[in-house]
Amino acid sequence: MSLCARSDRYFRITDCLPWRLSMHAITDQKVRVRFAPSPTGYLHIGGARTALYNWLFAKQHNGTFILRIEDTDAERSTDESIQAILDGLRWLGLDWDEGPTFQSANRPHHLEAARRLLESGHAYKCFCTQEDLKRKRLEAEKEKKSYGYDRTCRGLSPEEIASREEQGLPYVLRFKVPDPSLDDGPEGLAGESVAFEDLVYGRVEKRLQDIEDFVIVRSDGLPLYLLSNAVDDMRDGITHVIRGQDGLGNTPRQILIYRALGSPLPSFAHMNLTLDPKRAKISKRRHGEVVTVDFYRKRGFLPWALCNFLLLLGWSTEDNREIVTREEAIREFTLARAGRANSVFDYRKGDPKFFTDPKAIAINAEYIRTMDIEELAGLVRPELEEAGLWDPAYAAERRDWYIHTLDLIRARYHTLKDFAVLGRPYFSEDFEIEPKALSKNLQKDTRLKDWLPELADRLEAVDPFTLESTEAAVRAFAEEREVKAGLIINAVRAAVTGQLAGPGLFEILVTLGRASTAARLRRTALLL
RNA sequence: GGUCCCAUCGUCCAGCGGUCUAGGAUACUGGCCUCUCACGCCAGAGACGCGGGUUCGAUCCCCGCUGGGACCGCCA
Repeated sequence: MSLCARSDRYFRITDCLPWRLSMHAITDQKVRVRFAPSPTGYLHIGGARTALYNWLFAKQHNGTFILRIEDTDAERSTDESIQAILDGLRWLGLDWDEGPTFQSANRPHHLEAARRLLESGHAYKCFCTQEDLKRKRLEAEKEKKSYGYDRTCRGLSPEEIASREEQGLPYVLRFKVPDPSLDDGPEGLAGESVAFEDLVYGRVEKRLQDIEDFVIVRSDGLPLYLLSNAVDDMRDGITHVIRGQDGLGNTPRQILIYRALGSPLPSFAHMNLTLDPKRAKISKRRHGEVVTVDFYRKRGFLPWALCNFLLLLGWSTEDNREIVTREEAIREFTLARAGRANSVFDYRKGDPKFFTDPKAIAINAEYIRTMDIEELAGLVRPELEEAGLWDPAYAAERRDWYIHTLDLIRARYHTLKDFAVLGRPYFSEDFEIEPKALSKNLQKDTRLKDWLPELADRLEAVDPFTLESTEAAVRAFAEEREVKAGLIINAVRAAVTGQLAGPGLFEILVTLGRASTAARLRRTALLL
């Protein structure tokens, strides 16, 4: 219990409850976690969240975060799809300490482990054909009975096995799940059930009779995931397996493997799944780009804003803050506070305003309008460059102007892309007049066609060109024409930015400067 | 069909037996601010799936039901 008395920054009380000590004193060891995606051609947000939780846990405990690519499905594993995962993680800022390692490279170890299981009597050769098994399964399904391997080959005598091997019959290796009723399980696996204490879900127990003798090596000699994954985790000295809840059902079988191999158990923590609005598992095939990390990069998300959003999909701070910095997340993250119920990724298909979960956008927008302006300046630069709006002077003599302009417009922008699209009039003379701005603010009063150039003349004479002086000039102009200042102000905004909405007009004018303001007013008047 | 997991506003979360006329965020509505739109501020609407227990008292504990999800492959 001494460990638990010590709730220092390395180990939270919740991470070292008494049962943990009875399993293995893993809290004594340095934390080692891993993210083990299979390369599917992209990193999706569910995977990113798994990576994030592992990363946070490692960082908090000063541990090691390992990246392992589970590339044993040859068809899906291409260089490109592996690269996509690395790129996604790098962009998110989830740096790994070891790897990437590849599951395929560890195949000799997987087979060695299988050999040991066979020799120690924890596994046996099964000669049943896939056709037979499939037939039996279909039959069971038809009779609405449970289907599991019927253990036909479990009782084969050494002679029978030898004879079949002589005939050259192919076989798979199956794990011999201890059968309490037969009491024929090998030593060390006794008991009616296998139970473990999940760091998120609590005690999870599964009866041995409900676990079938699962295959660990295929007939072509290739090891299967359940075995490979466990063996890799043993080799990598993984102390905490933090993965999606879809791995919860695999855990009892993997624990059986650990025990049969005489290896200490890691702690397990399963995370709730992220579902779509119809409560189905998310996948690129069904949902498209919106579930990929790359989509958010391309749409101008800040990496940490995405992480922040993902973090909250199943976890909360003690005081319920929604904006959590990277440092705070590392400090405050606890598996004990992770939610157990699945959460819904609330994106709406074809919604022009909310191209993804509104909360994700809100969080991104929050960061954009509150983050350090210098940092934002650095992030917006590539966006402007890409759009051909970047002026090298923004990094030199016009730097102050650049910063000030960003600060002026950022409050109404949601993504980095907005600076290059909605922000275009602030960085270029070449911009469109939005139809609505034209009809609502410029064409409503036909006199504006004459007034705009007159106002241009007037403003050109204003010196100095300041917030106060421009406002005085515009308001005086409106008064002389006996119209409300708002009419002129809104018309001018539409004329110089092409937009209906934007910062306070005089801020805009000063930012654009005298010459540009006058030129834009005259140019727009020609369109009326 | 079997096994396992889950269940609070539309969505994401808080709540860990009384402090709940159930709190926050987001989205929505109204107002304030105001030259517009945002921001900000204020207000409103909006949830404990159902039925049994346990208890002086249940959102919170137990059971059942219903609903949702996951797993059950010689995929990972």
